[in-house]
Amino acid sequence: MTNAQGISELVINRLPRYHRFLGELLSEGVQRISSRELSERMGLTASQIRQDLNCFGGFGQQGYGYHIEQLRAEIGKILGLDKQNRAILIGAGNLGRAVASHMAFESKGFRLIGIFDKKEALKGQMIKGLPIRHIDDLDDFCRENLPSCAILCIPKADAADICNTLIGLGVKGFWNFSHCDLAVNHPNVAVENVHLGDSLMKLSYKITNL
Amino acid sequence: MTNAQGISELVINRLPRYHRFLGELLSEGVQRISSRELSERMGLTASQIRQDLNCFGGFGQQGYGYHIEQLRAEIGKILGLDKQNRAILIGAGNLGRAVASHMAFESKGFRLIGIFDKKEALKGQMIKGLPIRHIDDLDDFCRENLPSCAILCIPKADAADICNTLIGLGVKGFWNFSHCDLAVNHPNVAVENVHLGDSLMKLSYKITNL
DNA sequence: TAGATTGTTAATCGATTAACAATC
DNA sequence: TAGATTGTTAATCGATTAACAATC
Repeated sequence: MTNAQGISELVINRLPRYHRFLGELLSEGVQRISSRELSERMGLTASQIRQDLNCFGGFGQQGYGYHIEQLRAEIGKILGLDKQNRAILIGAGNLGRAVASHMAFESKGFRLIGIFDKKEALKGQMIKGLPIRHIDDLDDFCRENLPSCAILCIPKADAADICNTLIGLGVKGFWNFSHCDLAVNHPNVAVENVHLGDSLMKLSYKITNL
Repeated sequence: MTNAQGISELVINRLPRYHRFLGELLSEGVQRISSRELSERMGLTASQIRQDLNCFGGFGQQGYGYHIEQLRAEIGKILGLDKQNRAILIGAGNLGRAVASHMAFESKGFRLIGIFDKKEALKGQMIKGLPIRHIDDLDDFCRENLPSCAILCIPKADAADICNTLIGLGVKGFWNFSHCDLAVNHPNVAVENVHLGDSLMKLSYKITNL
């Protein structure tokens, strides 16, 4: 219920996973679940689940457990999935296309409203009902449409510049697929770095140490 | 030096980031760095860096700091980046293409040796010098070429089945882009789940709570 | 040698787990 | 009511930070 600050980042990291598992249970037709059952399914302890959830409020009922649909809705609210943050995509290469085409933005708090690329040749091509615009139109477009979020699928070399431009235009959140750590210093800007390369290196470590 | 087990996962998670920052320093022409300087650059404490590195060995030198090229090589060895794990890609949609085209596998311990899709129409099309094969050829291909790793860019509904098939064919590592948690139970298999959806939800939380 | 900075031990802090009274 | 399971407090465990002797 409360969106209290001071919540550990480790707890936040687990919320999307709770949300996902509860969605799966729901689509299996399950209506209620105890922290113990959920913990077995997710590979956690029941204690941890109860502690995590009680950071935000008492969503369960003694003797019964948790009402799945209701709990999922609460977690969704905490994550802000009921928002419709206007998002623009910068970079319409394979990765940008993949993200634009397959990511379910609407169920995750976002709405994709514009796509930009620096390649003249791509201009006008449609992706998910949106035309690719030239990067030179970015400024005008932002002043008119006030996106609050940008998805960066561009080379590392271009990322910092574009990021600063966009901050100047009022963008508050960045989903960054460039191979760099973005805006670590800016105070009122949220950044989520994806770093697929780091992920692959972690897999390499895991395989090496099986 | 030692590849000792019992290393905390939190330490492992930081290793790729160290590797990346050291690479950047190197390309800036810097040769040595102290834990304090590196900590300022990365937004960590110097203590943590020294503790992390000393899980694996004493890579520094008192009064001098760390030799960047040497330290980066050591971290690379710990991560297994000097390996050439044979990897196959399952699913040649936009995401699969993006990964195949733009990921620097060779510098991260992998070599892409095959690409598969269930769409007949894609058969024979080339990506990064490799022909897309039909999924029916997966079995034969694996018996001949013994890939140790598979990259799954397929719908969640297909992931568990393909994963089990591949485990039967000797695949030991999975880089999973499907929207599900894979093989949480299998003992001798390494899984790295990417979960872009979870990442986007985290961004939603961060924006909501700015 | 003196200065710098590591490797490492000790202290602190935070996160997870266990336990149990509250309560549906 | 009795049984089940939460919310919450206390105990444990692990990770981070601080401090400093070792040493280049």
